Amino acid sequence: MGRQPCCDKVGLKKGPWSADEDRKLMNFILTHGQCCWRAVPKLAGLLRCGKSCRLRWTNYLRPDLKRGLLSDDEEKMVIDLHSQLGNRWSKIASHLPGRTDNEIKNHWNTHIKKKLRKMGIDPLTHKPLSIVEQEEDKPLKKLQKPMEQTAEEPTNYCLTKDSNSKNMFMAMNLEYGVEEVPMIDPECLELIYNNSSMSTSTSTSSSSSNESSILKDFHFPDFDWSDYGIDNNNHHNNNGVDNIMENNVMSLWDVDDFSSWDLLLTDDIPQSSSTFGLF
DNA sequence: AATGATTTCAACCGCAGTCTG
DNA sequence: TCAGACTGCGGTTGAAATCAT
Repeated sequence: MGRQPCCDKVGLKKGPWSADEDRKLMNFILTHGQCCWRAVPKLAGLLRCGKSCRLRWTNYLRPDLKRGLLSDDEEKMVIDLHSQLGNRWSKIASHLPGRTDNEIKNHWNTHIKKKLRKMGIDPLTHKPLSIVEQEEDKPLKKLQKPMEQTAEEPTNYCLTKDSNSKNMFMAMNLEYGVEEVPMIDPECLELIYNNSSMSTSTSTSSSSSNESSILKDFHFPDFDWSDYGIDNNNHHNNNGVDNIMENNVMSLWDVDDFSSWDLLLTDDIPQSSSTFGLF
């Protein structure tokens, strides 16, 4: 049995959000906190599906978001993390406070990919393009082989690179093709970082030197879901609260909690959303 | 100025993972 | 164990903005 759609889509609005919709969603979440997204549009008076509300909030309305292009340091970090994690954008975004997975994904596809290619680096594998081209030939020949494969031949190959490259490998499975993007090659990273068009810094740390999220010192207000008519035994909500506390993710707010946030609601908020009734 | 091509990025879609009864 | 409900993730789309001619 297939899954039901996240919501009844009949009569629901799609496409870009209006300032009025933003205001309604913002007001609702700032007043009630994040609860079950499915219920949000109804309670907030929006003709949107819960998924759409969550996306809008997560990617554009959250007050802790940074706006604008990624800095050189952020870009370096994205490249570094991508070389280790591949296209796991949410994981990458978790290392960049104030940035969303969608934003990083878009930036990767529109800017970083091009930069890397210009520098002769394959954005998928983080290897020099010349090596990638050579390797692309090899597995292709191998891939044609299973038809005539003998019993002695293994079906799985682990292609290690030539002796000049130390840490890279590409795991190949003849049945399924490339399974894993290679691990980071420090030499490649050095090449990237030392390229004048990228930056002058050579920091390659992917560790969370940037752990100083703007949320780090935030203290969550005491919150009782029962005040909002929601049973604290409800598993989804309860888990939500647990996650909030465990992950230090701000989610349950009182409007007053924002009074000291300088960055709150600047004119940078996109799509004509620069003014909100609340403020 | 007009038009077509290209780029950007906000938003959508479908699937996977997780939790509960 | 399984189905249903829900959230989160990554890939993709398409409208708007920008660029080139």
